[in-house]
Amino acid sequence: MHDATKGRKPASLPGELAAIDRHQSLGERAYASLKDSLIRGALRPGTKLTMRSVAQALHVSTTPARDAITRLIGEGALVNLGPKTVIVPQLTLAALDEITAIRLALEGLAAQKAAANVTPADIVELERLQERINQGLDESRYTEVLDANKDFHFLIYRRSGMVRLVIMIETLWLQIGPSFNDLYPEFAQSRTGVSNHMWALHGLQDGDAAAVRAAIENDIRSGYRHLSSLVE
Amino acid sequence: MHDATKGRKPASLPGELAAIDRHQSLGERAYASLKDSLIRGALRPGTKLTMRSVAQALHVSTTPARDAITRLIGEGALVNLGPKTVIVPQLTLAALDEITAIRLALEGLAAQKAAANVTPADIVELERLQERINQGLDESRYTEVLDANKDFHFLIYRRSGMVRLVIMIETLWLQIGPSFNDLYPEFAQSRTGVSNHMWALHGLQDGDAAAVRAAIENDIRSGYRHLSSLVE
DNA sequence: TTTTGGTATTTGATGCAACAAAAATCTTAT
DNA sequence: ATAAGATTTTTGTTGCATCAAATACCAAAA
Repeated sequence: MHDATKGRKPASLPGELAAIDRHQSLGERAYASLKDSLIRGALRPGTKLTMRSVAQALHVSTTPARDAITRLIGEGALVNLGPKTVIVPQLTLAALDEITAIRLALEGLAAQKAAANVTPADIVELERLQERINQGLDESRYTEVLDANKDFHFLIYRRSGMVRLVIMIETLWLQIGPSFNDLYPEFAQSRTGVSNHMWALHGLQDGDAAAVRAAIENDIRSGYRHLSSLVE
Repeated sequence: MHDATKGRKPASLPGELAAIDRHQSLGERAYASLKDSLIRGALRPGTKLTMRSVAQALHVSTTPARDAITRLIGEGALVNLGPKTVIVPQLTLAALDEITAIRLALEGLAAQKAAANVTPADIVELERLQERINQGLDESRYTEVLDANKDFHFLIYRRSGMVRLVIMIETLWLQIGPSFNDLYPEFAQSRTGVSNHMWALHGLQDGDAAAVRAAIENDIRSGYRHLSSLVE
């Protein structure tokens, strides 16, 4: 007859009902899918995207594909090479410089704020992620390293409690993601990232906001050095 | 907004051609129009937007209207109250806190970077804008004040030379814009903003990056105090 | 009056077709 | 060969119809 989960909520209810999973439109799913591919580096710089090809790849019509592409262009994750040509942008040194400066400001802020909110459970999870990174490094499984590294950073950032901030950081990663792939192999050798992560971890445990911020900033600068040598 | 060169360039050309005005799709124009209304405070918090109503108001079909609304939701300038209800969001204190923290980081960075790039012509333009602000304050023309204030800030930010940074700052202003309208009258009385602007101007003239940053940060904090008392 | 339940209307999502414009391809002249 | 021109193909844009779902409305009951 009628479902309890639809319509406006009753006047009172003994307990809080579980939130219904958000209705996700095809456009939103297409966006999330493309975004994920981009941030993971599945789409290399220079790759050309057309609405029809994306639509076909995602088994949807052009409308949701258009939604996703338009949105990604707005975020700078895709660029118009011509009026009818969108590609995954090649990272230039100027762009990297700018993105790094913003990353230092934003991720530094997030890291700093996170220090007051991390729980022991978070620390455990971060240590687990670091372990995944170490193993991935040992076994040369760079995709795994990249994934775990991303999770490590964003777990911290999410603990800042600042939703908007995390989203903005995500758009930044979106822009360097495609070039990250070319980064590894060599980067793996020098495990500079590892010690930065350890410092961050210790700062988090001590509730030392400044230390956490410094560690993350170091990590970002370290990544910059490697990426910049790759861009020239 | 985007790059100006379109098409492939001929084999050789004596000089750089003037940029052709970029083909702007209806969707993009709808987006720009809505964005402008939002940032200017023409749309009050709580205003409900439907694709059909926006389409009708802008004399286009639902497709460009949809583009604009979807994009604005993605940027946080509009929110889904329900699955089929989008409104101009009411600014909460938590949101204001977060946005202010990010503004301090981002606008502070932009102001700081701008110090090295401003030209004497920029200074003149900034003084002219400040004059417009003062006059608007005298004559209680708050719309004028808001506009000139925005132009004052963004002229500085643009001189940071960081395109992405300016765009991100814009999305921040987009979120507080609708509530700015309610701010004035009272805010106009205490002209705290004026002295901050003067400090920024002097810092810009002296090339004192730290001073410029401090002035802008002060301005942001000052705005925060007034806005927060309004939100409760 | 306030709340509930049912009905009617409006809404966003989606696919699709037509069209003008751009990109790619092929041709020809130098 | 190379570059310019002509062609064919592909592309984004836009409007619109359809449909399930959400919202607004209204009447009846408490």
